[in-house]
Amino acid sequence: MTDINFSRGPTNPDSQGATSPAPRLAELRWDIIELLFFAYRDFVGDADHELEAFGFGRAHHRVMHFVYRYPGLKVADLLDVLRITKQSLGRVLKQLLDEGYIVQKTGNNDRRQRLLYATPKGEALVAKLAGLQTDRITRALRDINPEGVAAISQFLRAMIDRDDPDKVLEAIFGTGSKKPRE
Amino acid sequence: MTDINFSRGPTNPDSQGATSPAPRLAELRWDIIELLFFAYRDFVGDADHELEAFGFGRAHHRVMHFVYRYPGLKVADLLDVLRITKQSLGRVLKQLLDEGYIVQKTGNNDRRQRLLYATPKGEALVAKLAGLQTDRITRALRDINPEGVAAISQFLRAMIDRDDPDKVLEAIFGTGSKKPRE
DNA sequence: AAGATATGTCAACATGACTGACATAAATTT
DNA sequence: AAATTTATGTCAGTCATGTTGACATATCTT
Repeated sequence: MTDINFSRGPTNPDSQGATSPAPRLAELRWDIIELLFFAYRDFVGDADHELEAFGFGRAHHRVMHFVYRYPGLKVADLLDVLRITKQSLGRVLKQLLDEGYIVQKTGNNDRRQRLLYATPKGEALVAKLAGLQTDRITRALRDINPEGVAAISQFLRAMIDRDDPDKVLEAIFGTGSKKPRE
Repeated sequence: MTDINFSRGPTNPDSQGATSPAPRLAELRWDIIELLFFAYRDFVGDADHELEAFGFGRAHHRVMHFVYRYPGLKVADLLDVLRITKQSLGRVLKQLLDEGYIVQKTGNNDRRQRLLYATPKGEALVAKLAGLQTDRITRALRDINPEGVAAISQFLRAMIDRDDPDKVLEAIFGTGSKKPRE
């Protein structure tokens, strides 16, 4: 049936790269690279299935998530966090507004701003999706002690770029280095 | 300037959900959910930038990666791993074949099969991308002790679905439970 | 009053998914 | 040997989500 050569690792990689730059094949972290790929694939897969029932995609989930988690988020903030263009955001945001998952409120100080808030309907969706993902996370953390959990958190944080952090990342990392007091 | 309400967490979420199912908002792992989002975004971002120089996208990277790592992978295996349709795979695979990053060899036992192998050119690309990602991983693991690293590995493994594992996952997890001896 | 900023929108396009239908060669079953 | 199944490839059309560029409007700042 599956009579394929499935010995792990490339067949003698160093001997084949006749013209390749031979870049430190030994110390590459293939293990973590692949684990991250599969873990993230299944992690987002949980939400993907549920989203189909709503006629939404991942893009809608991301918007709903951050609007729910950071109430009063401005459109510009959302663009920073998601790193997409306003045209892309506009499409999904319009749908979420039209279908009553999100509401806009004009900014108090700056009336140009549209502050975004999740409606109860939106909250329910976000909570449902986060519940599925939390189930997976809780399962995965079950047999890991507090020190291990701390290491996981530290690792994930250290994987994130800290240059030019957006408002959400500032909140997550508690960047108190902007406007120290004043 | 940014005079937005940025207090963490939704404003009293339980009081707003008049009609929502109020699903255990307390114990949701928002922290890990968001860390995974940002960590994965920046993790794949490393490769994305480099891929632009080659005129390739993420799809090409995934194919190259697994073909390099598991030499002699069949097309069908690749479809299982990537969980895409053969039409989608066909497009990127054709490009990679045409441009000399991958070669096909007819299966020895089953001449219908096309076994896939990375060329030196393909190996160089994969190694370059894996190098970038390894740099980030190594940096993130720098201050974590061996027990912590073990916990991270255990966590990522436990995040992955084990029902119906593909050939790559079997290799990663060393599933010796199929055809125990016989 | 002039300029900058925050947001929205129209139009065109690219990538990478998808479905459905169909073709070919080779293996397997009857 | 013939029929069926399997592994792969391909054509054609669609969808979701990203992109660029141009432009409009309201509002804040200078």
